[in-house]
Order: sequence, then structure tokens, then C-alpha cells
Amino acid sequence: MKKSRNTPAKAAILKVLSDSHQALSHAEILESTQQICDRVTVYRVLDRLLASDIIHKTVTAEGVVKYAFCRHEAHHDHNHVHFNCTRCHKTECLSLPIPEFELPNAYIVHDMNFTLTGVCPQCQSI
Amino acid sequence: MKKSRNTPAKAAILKVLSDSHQALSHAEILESTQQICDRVTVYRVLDRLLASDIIHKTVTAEGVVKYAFCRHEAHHDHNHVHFNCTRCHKTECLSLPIPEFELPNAYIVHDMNFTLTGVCPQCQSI
DNA sequence: TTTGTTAATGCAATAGTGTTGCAAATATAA
DNA sequence: TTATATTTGCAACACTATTGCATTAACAAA
Repeated sequence: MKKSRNTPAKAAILKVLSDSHQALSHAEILESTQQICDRVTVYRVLDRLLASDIIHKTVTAEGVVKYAFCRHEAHHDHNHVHFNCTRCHKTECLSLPIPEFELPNAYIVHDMNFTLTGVCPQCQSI
Repeated sequence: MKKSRNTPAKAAILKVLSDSHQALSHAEILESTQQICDRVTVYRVLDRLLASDIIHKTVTAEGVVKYAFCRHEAHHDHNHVHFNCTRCHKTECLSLPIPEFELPNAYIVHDMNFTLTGVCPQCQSI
């Protein structure tokens, strides 16, 4: 793998993600970084960060791709459940790990995506 | 809910989905029905079928939305795991139900999407 | 500090995905 | 057969993502 350089764009995008407690879409990240770099650069930096396992990717039930900083609190991987609220449209990483299951025979699994959709606690009280 | 009519487009799209053992994207469905109807109609018919719970929706890790006929073999819902192959890009419904987990407190869940990504048995033998 | 190499960037162009408005067509109940 | 409300096609639009290419900048080595 070729060496990834530290650039202002990369630093800014990483800061936006690590400051956020939600997974953010490309559009949301761009909103916070458009003074600093182009939208194409955001896509490319996100790809680099994904490749280095510094961030991870999740998808809502509607197909919206979101990115989140890897916090590695407990373990070393991204195998936790995500929650997407249909009211505020925020996506957060739950501390709930993906439950155990019987791996279907003959399938090779590289990645797991488990996303719940519904109403988050904040939006229920409104 | 307003009454859904039986039209040639609806019948054709439903046939494509029920003949397939994979979940299909809008583009794939259109490929089989473009003699019959417009691409916008495909989107609208899919929305109607989803609303009537005749089909269900799943999303790959890349954000590609796919639709599958509900077979209701064992139970009455769509709570099974999907598998997406990174080689042939096919998405299939596994007979594996979504495993039990401890629902996080104060969250209301309307929908669950659990998708595995990897290599399917067919693509391993090639 | 200077220089050379190569990664990273901006910009323009392009492709793909999904939605909306509106007039015309058609499924269905009366 | 008729009335009416749903469905459709078409055109237009908005949003998301990718690619090529010339230029800029990071950083390792001298």
C-alpha cells in the first residue's frame, strides 16, 4: 500500500469525524470542510481513511453512505450495530456489538453491516 | 391506504422479482421490463409493492438498494440476513434469521438491516 | 536547506441514481 | 357504459459518485 500523506484536507476531515458522535455523510462532511477542500477531495480522503482502517463506513436503509471515526473503545473492529433515526436522520454507533450467529456454510464473510432504523431517544421526547 | 391497482407494469415487475432468487436493483429490474414500462414507473411500482409488504428492501455495504420478493417460508417478516457477493455482486436472502440481541434502551426500532459482504459459494469455486 | 519523486488536489466533465409535475391513459367500481 | 381516482410516460431536475489531467504540495534523501 502506498504511503498516505498528512494534508490539511485529511486533518480537517478527520477532525470533523472525530469531533462527531454520529456517522456523517459525504454531504455533511463537506459542509464543514468546504473552505478547505473540494468535494472530490473529500471522497478521496475518505477512501484513504477507510483503507487505513481509521474510519469505517455504514449505510442507512435508504442507501445513504455514512462514515464514522473508529473509537476502538472495547475491541479492535467495526463490528457494532448502527442506529439510524428516521426523524433527525442521524446515524450513531451503538455500543452494542453485532450478535453472534451461525455462519452459513460455504460463505466467506469479509464485512458485516447491521443497521437498525427507527426513532432515537432524543426524537421521542420532542 | 389507497387501493393499489393491478397493472401490466406491476405484474411484470412482480414476476421478475418472484422468478429471481436474488434481490435485484432498480437497474436490474428495469433491464427485464423496459419493453413494458418506463424507469420512473419501476420506481413507483416498487414503492407500492414495498408499502403493501409484498416485497422488501435491502442495501449493500456500498449503498446499492435492492428489492426482493417476500417468500414467507417460515415466518411472516423480512427479518433475515442478506448476503452480498463482492465478485458477482449478487445479493441473496439467506434462510438465516437475524439473531436475537438486547434492544438498546429507549430506542424504537422499526426496521432491521443485516447484510453480510464477502464471497458466495459459487464464486469461490471459479 | 534544497531537490526529486510521487501522492494529493482542484476543476471540469461525465455517469448513475432517484424525485417531481403534469397531462394523458387506464383500472375498477358503480 | 360511465365516472373517478390511480397509474403512467415524459421531460426536467437534484443529488451522488467517479474519472482524467494538469498543477500543487508532502516528505524523504541528499
